[in-house]
Amino acid sequence: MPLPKDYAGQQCSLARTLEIIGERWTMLIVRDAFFGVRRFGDFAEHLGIPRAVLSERLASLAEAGVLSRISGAHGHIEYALTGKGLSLWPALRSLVDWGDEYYSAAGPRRVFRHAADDGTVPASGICGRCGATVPVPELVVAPGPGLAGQPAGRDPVTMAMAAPRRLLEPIRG
Amino acid sequence: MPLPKDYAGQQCSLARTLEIIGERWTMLIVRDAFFGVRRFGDFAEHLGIPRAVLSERLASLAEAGVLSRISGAHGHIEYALTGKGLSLWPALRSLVDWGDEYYSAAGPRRVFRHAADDGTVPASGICGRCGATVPVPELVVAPGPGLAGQPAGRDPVTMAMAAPRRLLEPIRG
DNA sequence: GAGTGACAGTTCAGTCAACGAACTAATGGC
DNA sequence: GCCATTAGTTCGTTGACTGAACTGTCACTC
Repeated sequence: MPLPKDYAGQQCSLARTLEIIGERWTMLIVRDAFFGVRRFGDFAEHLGIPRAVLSERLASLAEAGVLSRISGAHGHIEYALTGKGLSLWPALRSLVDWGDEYYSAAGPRRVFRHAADDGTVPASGICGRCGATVPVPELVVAPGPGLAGQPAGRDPVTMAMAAPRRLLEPIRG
Repeated sequence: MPLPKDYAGQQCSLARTLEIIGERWTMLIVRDAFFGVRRFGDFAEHLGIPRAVLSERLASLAEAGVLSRISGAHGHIEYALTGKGLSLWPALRSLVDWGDEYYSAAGPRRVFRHAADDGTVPASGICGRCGATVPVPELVVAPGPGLAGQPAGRDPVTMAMAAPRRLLEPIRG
């Protein structure tokens, strides 16, 4: 039961959650997975994370059932979110919103819309136009006003994220 | 701008958020602050965190404006959540719910109710009885079905949390 | 106004994880 | 067979966490 970096003796479910996704880099890996990143090299290049650490984190997430290893199109291994991983979305979205509110004076760095009607979707997940609760695959992430002037990378993930795209849709066709 | 443990070059607000509250122990400290913990010794004893780390984390959180240092009743220093800290509640609540869902087979370890009418309050913050959006100080946290059989500590914080109590209400009168 | 106790940190040596660069293994295409 | 791409592993260095002991400060008491 105790994971490598545990919080021993805590009664709260927050401690259990953090044992799974609370280590350095792990939440950013999960976020990238929502954005459609699926391959080892793309995670590594986009995040700038040491490859040894990435390897260890992906193995942990797969063992925890947050990601699943699948065989990709060209014989490459790919990592995709499981249902358990998908249900992390509300927490991730709330954390992003907090950062946008307090550390992005020009507005959100990314905005989320309902693919069906282009209505904006706040953290509650309820489309501002049609009022429906939007499931994750129906969300479109697009650059927001706070993104201008940010130092942009040239890696495939950053390039792909410069245009609106559905969550979970693989970065590489 | 770059914090001691930064995520350099990230465009996403999640990375900024994690620079503030993403280090080991930090979120548990914030959670305890929501539960009414205000004093150095109570944090240290309840969390089992090395005192040097706690000292560093409290200083970081205060500098970031998540906690404020105030002079307590008996000349002791106390740490209380600021408005910026309070707005972390939706994210914290979502993380707790995820842990309850996947790592607490007997049900939630803690439940949250509306102080005014005792209605249950889910992560959305909307009271199940009256339909109002419940502000954090109006929330009551009580032991849930998943807490039974957990190894319980004898420290003042654990003892206080064994009965229903309002969030933010100081553990010590 | 010296003594006592509670409290908030600091210091320090040992341990463990992160970092960055270089290297290895496996696969597919030509 | 040969080369390019990709997914990791290895390894020496650096830095952070850990646990225990120590220091300083304040309020209260006699």
